[in-house]
Amino acid sequence: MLDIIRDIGAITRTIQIRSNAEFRPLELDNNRFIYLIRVCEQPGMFLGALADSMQIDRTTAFRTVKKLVADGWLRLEADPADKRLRCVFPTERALTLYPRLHAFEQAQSDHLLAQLSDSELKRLRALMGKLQA
Amino acid sequence: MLDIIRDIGAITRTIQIRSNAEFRPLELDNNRFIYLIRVCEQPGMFLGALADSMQIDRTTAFRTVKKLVADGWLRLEADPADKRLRCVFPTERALTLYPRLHAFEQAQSDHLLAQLSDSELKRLRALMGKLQA
DNA sequence: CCTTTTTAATTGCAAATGCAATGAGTTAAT
DNA sequence: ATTAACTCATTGCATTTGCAATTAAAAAGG
Repeated sequence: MLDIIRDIGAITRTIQIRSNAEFRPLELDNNRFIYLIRVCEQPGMFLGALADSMQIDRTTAFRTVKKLVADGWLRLEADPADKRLRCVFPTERALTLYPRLHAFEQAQSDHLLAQLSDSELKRLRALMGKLQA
Repeated sequence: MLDIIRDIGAITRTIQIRSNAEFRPLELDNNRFIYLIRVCEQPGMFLGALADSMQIDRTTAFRTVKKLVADGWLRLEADPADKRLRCVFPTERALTLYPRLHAFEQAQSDHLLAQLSDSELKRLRALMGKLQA
């Protein structure tokens, strides 16, 4: 009965390994590519919210963002309303790379779902939506 | 269209965080509890196979098993047929703890799937089986 | 207001992580 | 039977990770 939860974990880890290998040449391994994708899609989140949205530890996210800023992928901006917050934005460089990141993620998704028909896909999507982590 | 692959990743990370917090008092965080579950269920695998079955880096698995042996949870045994292999077995201590590990995993699974009816569960299981990582 | 409680960001530190490299045993091929 | 190719375990090393603690800002309560 535990097959589902185990399958889910196995898929995640396999894709993670593949993605990190893919983006290592760009120094975007260690899940750093995930940060770029999120920030390009939703620019302006503050650090903690960004971390939470990825289910990643806030201190880990803090240091990773710091490195991505140093490497010219991200940019931080103070929030005018709340002095505690530091909002994260993509640089031009990140926006230029984004299509490639997105394409890779799409390819992983396509591969994962390759055996499903359109109706099966629809059904899976609906069922996944009912899960509660 | 990427919802499925992202949902899967989010679920995995959330459960991982919860599980590590749960087993930290036993020093079975950092995914060490996963090793115990696998070895109890399938004793005698050699180190590399165990690592591969969990989609975990072999060197990481090597060091983790080493620590679990030092802490009295696992036991290593040489393979009589192939001198390279070191097979992993649970100790009494691990076997005693196993029911609790299993119960926690089951509870996570139950919670995840709580909103699904029996037929939906059946369908999800079938669809997950068609996925190819 | 002033105090208490919450929420961010940040840092310290010890431990875990994972790629690359090494060495030893096994299999395949000539 | 010897060489070549492979697989496993292990170690080196630099980096990453994450819990715990600190500081600063904002919100809540009285």
